[in-house]
Amino acid sequence: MAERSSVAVRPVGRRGPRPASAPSPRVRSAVLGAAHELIEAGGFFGLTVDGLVDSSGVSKATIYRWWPTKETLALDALYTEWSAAAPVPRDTNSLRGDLVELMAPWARLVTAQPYARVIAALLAKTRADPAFAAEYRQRVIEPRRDQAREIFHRAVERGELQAGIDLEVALDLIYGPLYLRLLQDHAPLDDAFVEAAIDLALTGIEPAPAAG
Amino acid sequence: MAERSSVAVRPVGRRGPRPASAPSPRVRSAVLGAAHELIEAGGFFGLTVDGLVDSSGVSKATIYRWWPTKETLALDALYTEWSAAAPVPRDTNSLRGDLVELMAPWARLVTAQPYARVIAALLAKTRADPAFAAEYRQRVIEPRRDQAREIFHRAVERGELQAGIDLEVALDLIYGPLYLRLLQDHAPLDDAFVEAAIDLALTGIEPAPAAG
Amino acid sequence: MAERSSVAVRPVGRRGPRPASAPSPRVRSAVLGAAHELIEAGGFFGLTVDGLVDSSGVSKATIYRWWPTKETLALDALYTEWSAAAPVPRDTNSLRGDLVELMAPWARLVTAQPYARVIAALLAKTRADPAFAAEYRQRVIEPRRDQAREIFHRAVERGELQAGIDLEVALDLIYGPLYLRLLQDHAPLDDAFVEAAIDLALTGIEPAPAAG
Amino acid sequence: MAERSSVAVRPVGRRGPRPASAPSPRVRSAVLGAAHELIEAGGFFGLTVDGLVDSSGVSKATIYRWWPTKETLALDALYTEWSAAAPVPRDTNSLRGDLVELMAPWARLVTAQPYARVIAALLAKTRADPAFAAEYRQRVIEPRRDQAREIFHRAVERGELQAGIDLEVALDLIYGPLYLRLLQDHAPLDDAFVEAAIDLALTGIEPAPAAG
DNA sequence: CGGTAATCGAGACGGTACGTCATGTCTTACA
DNA sequence: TGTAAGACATGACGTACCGTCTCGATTACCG
Repeated sequence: MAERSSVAVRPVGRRGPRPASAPSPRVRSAVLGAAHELIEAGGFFGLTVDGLVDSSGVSKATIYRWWPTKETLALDALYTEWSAAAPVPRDTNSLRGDLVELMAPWARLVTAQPYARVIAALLAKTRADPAFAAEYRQRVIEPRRDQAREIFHRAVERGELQAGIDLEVALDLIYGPLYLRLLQDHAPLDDAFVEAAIDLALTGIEPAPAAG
Repeated sequence: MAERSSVAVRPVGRRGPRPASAPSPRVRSAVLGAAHELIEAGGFFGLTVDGLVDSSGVSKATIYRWWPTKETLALDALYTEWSAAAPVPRDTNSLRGDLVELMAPWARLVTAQPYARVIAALLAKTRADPAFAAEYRQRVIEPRRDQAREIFHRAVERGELQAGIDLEVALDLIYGPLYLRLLQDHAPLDDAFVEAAIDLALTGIEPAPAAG
Repeated sequence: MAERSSVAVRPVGRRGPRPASAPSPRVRSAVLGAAHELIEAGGFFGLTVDGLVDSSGVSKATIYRWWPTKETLALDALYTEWSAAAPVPRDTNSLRGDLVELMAPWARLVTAQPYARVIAALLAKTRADPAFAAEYRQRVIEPRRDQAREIFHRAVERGELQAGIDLEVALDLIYGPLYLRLLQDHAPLDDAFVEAAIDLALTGIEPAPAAG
Repeated sequence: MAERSSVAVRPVGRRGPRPASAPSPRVRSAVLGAAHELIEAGGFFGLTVDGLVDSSGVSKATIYRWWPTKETLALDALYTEWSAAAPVPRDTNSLRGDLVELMAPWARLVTAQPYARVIAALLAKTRADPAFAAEYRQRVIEPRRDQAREIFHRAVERGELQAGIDLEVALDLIYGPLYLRLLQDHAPLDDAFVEAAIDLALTGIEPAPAAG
């Protein structure tokens, strides 16, 4: 259900030819597609509204009618891309397996293309614009955290995990290291790291002595 | 030792009237001070070169002579600020204690002022400009990681930790969650969280069964 | 007929929503008017684009959209001014009369305001920029020379002048002294001089002995 | 006798090692030579003070000590160049011959190098700076007019010319056309034109009927 | 089937900041 | 004391991108 990103829907009053509260599919796909290409070509920096006008054939006024800011648009492109590319994670019947199954494909997706730049730019925008931050949380952060929450719930049900754990901290312990490498790029974000980070998060840096 | 940001120092040999390869102290402190104020007032977005010119009394040409980009300047301001404000962490004789001692003051510093915005903006710049990324790693990331590396080394020496641990992953496990909250702001980055995250990272989400 | 300075007119055909390839009349008159005032106040030196922005209310981007350089703009202002102020010279039925009728008002116009500065600056620009030189010739020099050419043609038709004369040299002999005083300012460019110069050009410094 | 261009002389007080009210010959020739080269390479526009510093080895402070503005310096270079290159005109025992002898070499000199640009720029400066205008008149215009005045005087003495002629207008009639072509460049300033213009100025466009 | 109300393309425009460039002043140290 | 080195203020330049706006065309529903 594509609606005017981050802005309330329009009254559906039954008068006039068409209610119309979404960009035409043509416009939407032209803009998002062009945005995607521009981002791939030049990172988030390569995405300019004027450039979008040229390469999408859609006019500036139309773009601004549906996407209030460039970031909202990029967010939409990012979201669309992820939805299309991310496979539904399998249930591996183990916490570790489920987490790897969730994180590894995401890491591959996100490092294969200049999405680190986009995410970094969106986070920056987030810090300067609370309204956008809310939208970002709602459309990007929370859906992703929900996926991990679901996995943890299954682990509890399975008896693999105690119920008393602080779920939010656990989520941060899983996502944190991955995002850190994505954003700081001080070391590679590859499958090996994903597994190593998950393993270490599960067992702990300083595991309790295995007995007595 | 202030030198032209991101450029090697010059030999201090007594040749020529003045060594002069650094901004005059007057300029440096005026610019960095004004930058700091502007950032406090309006976040990274509030920092504009034109604004700096007005509020620092230093001319644009001079600013650009010493700081190639706004981000380099912000980095310099950030670094200066941290150096001045961060206390030297005490040695508490325990890994957990040392980590808390290191992280909690940083978290307080970084949340007390709009540094999240600055860091987010610098990270974004980092993704678009490899030269700046290198400088950022060298001046911000590595010094901070070194502090934690030192702590882990002490823990190994103390026998608290096995030597075989993958240090880099462990560092990410500590820093990751904190940066995630700083940047995504999905939940508070307070002392309680700092301690909880460190504890969970040390013991693990799914600790090995305490016996057999 | 205002068109984008130095660029060909567009067909006036009724195609597309708006012809629009010229500054809006509002912009054009605001900019040219402000330019005129700034020049009057401070000569060509007093004309700055930033100043224009302030005093015309038109944005810099818009100014640069229509006038590629400050000189082009000044040229436009000059041309507009001349077109508005210069009376159509009367036909006095004599070569001398026609020339005086053409030159004297121009001399008055050009000395009454700081146009000497503007012309000098435009000439200087002309020497450094061939493209601008071409435009200057086409819009300023040739139209003015055409006026005198017309006068000479009439004199030939009238039988006052032999047909064999080298017209271009004659034009230079008329315009040269006036421009020289305008630019060098070594002596006044007043009506008396205009008449004296024209008279001397017509009769010659060293007239042929009046007989035998 | 090179003195601080356009600025009062310094007291000649007999104290200190050297009175010094002129640049050292080394400085003078280095600066003027470099200026000449820069002008040849890039016209007046190519002459920048910073460039001069680089290519002359003379420091900026020293340059400004002796030449208050860039134009003064260019004027000095121009003057020096002319003095060195211009031959002393021969006395041909006829007004026409003398004038051609004076003007043709000058025209050749001035068209062979980008001096038109320099002169145009200096004239422009002249219109904006009265002090410089005075210096320009004194050092460039009047010396050149004096040469022609002398020629006219000889013609009067020789009986070739009536004494009653308005000398200043006559001078403008000779110089005007040449400068016009030099500055406007609407047609070549070559030997043929020099002679044609002088001839026409002498005999007149509309000569009195040769008899009766 | 014609009117009405929407989307849409085109692109001018104001605004803000950027980064560059050149001038001319000044300070410091050397010879 | 003349000079080299060079930092610095000043101020204009020209560019880039953003987001707003107006205009006319096209389109599609609805009565």
